[in-house]
Amino acid sequence: MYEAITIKDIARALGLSASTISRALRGSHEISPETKKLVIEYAEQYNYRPNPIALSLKERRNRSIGVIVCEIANNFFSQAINGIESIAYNRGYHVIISQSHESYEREVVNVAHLSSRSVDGLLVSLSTETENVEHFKKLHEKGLPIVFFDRVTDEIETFKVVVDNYKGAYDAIRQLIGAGYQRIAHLASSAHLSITKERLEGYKAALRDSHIPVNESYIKYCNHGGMINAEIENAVKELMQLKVRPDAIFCAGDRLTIGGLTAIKSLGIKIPGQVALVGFTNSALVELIEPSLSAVKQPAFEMGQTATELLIKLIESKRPLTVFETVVLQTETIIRDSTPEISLEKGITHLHNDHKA
Amino acid sequence: MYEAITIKDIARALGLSASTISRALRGSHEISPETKKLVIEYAEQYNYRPNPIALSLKERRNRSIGVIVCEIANNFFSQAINGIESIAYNRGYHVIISQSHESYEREVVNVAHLSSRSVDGLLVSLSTETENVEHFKKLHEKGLPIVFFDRVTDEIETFKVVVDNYKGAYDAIRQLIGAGYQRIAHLASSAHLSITKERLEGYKAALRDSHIPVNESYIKYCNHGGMINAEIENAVKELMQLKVRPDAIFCAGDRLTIGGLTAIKSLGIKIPGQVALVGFTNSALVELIEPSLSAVKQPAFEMGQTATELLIKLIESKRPLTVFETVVLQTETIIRDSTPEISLEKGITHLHNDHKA
DNA sequence: TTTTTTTACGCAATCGTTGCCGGTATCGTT
DNA sequence: AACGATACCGGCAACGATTGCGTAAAAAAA
Repeated sequence: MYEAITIKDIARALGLSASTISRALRGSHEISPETKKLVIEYAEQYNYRPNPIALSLKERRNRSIGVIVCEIANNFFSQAINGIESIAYNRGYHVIISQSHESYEREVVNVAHLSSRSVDGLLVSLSTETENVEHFKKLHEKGLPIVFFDRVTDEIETFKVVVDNYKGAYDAIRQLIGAGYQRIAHLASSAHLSITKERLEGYKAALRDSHIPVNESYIKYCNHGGMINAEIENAVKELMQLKVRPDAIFCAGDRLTIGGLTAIKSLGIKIPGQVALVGFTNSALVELIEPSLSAVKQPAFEMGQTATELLIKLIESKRPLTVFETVVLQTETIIRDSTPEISLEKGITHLHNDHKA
Repeated sequence: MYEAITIKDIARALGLSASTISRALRGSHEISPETKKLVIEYAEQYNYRPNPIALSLKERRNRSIGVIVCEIANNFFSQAINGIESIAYNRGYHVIISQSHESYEREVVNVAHLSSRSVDGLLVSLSTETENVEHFKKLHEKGLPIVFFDRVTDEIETFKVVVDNYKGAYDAIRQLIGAGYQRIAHLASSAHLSITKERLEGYKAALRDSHIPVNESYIKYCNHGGMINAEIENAVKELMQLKVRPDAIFCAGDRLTIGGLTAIKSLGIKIPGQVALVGFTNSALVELIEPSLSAVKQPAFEMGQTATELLIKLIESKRPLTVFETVVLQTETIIRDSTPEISLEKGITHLHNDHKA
């Protein structure tokens, strides 16, 4: 810290010049074996470490990558971050994490902060609020490598890592339908988010393919992605007050699933007795919940890894890349007790809010 | 990024010297109002931002603080980190998070990494494995400000932020006893950890004060803090195979609580029918679990905030401080369905493993 | 022995910023 | 008129490391 030894200290001590020390340490052939030995031994003895800040200044790079996610207190993202770290540390990169808390403003501030600290690249999952991606576009145009994961944007051409949200949703809904559910509601995040659109499409397609009409009043958007509890509560309440109550709810994200569950419980509605629930979530806890929750699980760790590999590839490529792939990983649907099979005859017609009749 | 404008660029464009620009931007009285205006306007127009790396090099500080925790995928720590960020960002500090994953080795590596990147200070919660704190001691002696929180060490004299673990445990156990439980087991983290010791003391004291003898076979340590599932499973299994089964289990941490719960469920043991459960955890999900889990909750956010305030105080103090306080916050015990009152007559003697009798 | 090549190292610039010293006007004072 | 004070600004050096270029001495080739 205080007295971290520098190249100059070594030079002074050994009666050599700083450049000789530098070259000796990097193994240049221009330095005699004896001098090299001398320098290297001295450096080891005094535990010399090149000052990363000086290197950053000189080389205009940092060996650090910035990560922007909405929340780390979210199983999907904390797992993804573990994946990011696992690759980054092996490749000698530091990971700087910042949270947008689903706020567009904080996302903008964090991006500015990170880029001013000269991170070598950015790993981004957009906030729910973000509709305008100019702040990323600018940096990207200036040459800052960016890889998007999970919540991506069409407006920037770069590597992206996503899951097959369409299929994940489609499969989950088809499962529900196969188990006998007919009136399936959808609790979604904000409408402009890539994952929202794709999951919605999967949802609709699954209904269509089963010849079940899409009921728009069954689709509820949460523009804050569930960061505000009242938002989810209201959505669930509205669904449950519909004249024809849904018999199942499909939640489009980690926070929405947990929030939806909480809301339903606090309304005194029984799962799965009165409504079935399935959601996108990576929480290990959902299988401990009673009833254990059916879930669409994303390969979060792998997403983090893949995104990081791509980002480092971008960072370390000599010439700017022009062809960008979008890696699509597969989800896994785990059926548990919250979505039991129901017989068609019995149905659950008694759940209708027919107080008007 | 690429073409971030520098003081030199402004100097060239305006026909002034770099030092003049620097002074003008910092509002020195040595610069004429006209020149100042000119420079400031130009700087604003081209969105000049001082290069933090150059500043770090010059000032030997970073305005960044390093955080070392075991896991961010842990409700306690992710909430603490939110608290850390909330203070740090307001004070203009960056937060660099790194995870030890409860491994001593990774902790050492991360510390080295962070200190070589010249963070201005460190916020540390020790890993379960850590018995030797030399790596922190060295840095601390060299003058690097360090504040410990949650899992602290006696060997280093500095600010610390903890909760009253003794009281948290004591209260929880007293609650259990008051509800009729008599054979209370304790699932603890590794024995050398500060929180383990304190919670264990609270546990023992509560038993003593109720004239219940401490049964050492009811106390199980998990040296990996629950990072290895088998560890918890074995501990729970051993407890449940005791001749006189415990009628309640007190789990000493977030991961242990969740892990303990999982293990108990997978053994087919009913909560609270066959065993009651209470644990230290900050997960919001535990109230959704069936039965909703009684829990000792820590003020994680406040701990993060307090620790950060103290650290920044350390960093920004002119002369080295010599008097260090240890801030002790209070826990909150929330009784839910996993620890119902039982009548003493009924007892739960039928839970004894009396297959030997 | 002279010339060329190779070896092994130092010098100085660079990255962006700031502190220190110094210099030149301009003005006021005696 | 001469001097000091003040206002305003430029140049140099430094933070730590790297690198192109230059060059002395040693080795090889002529």
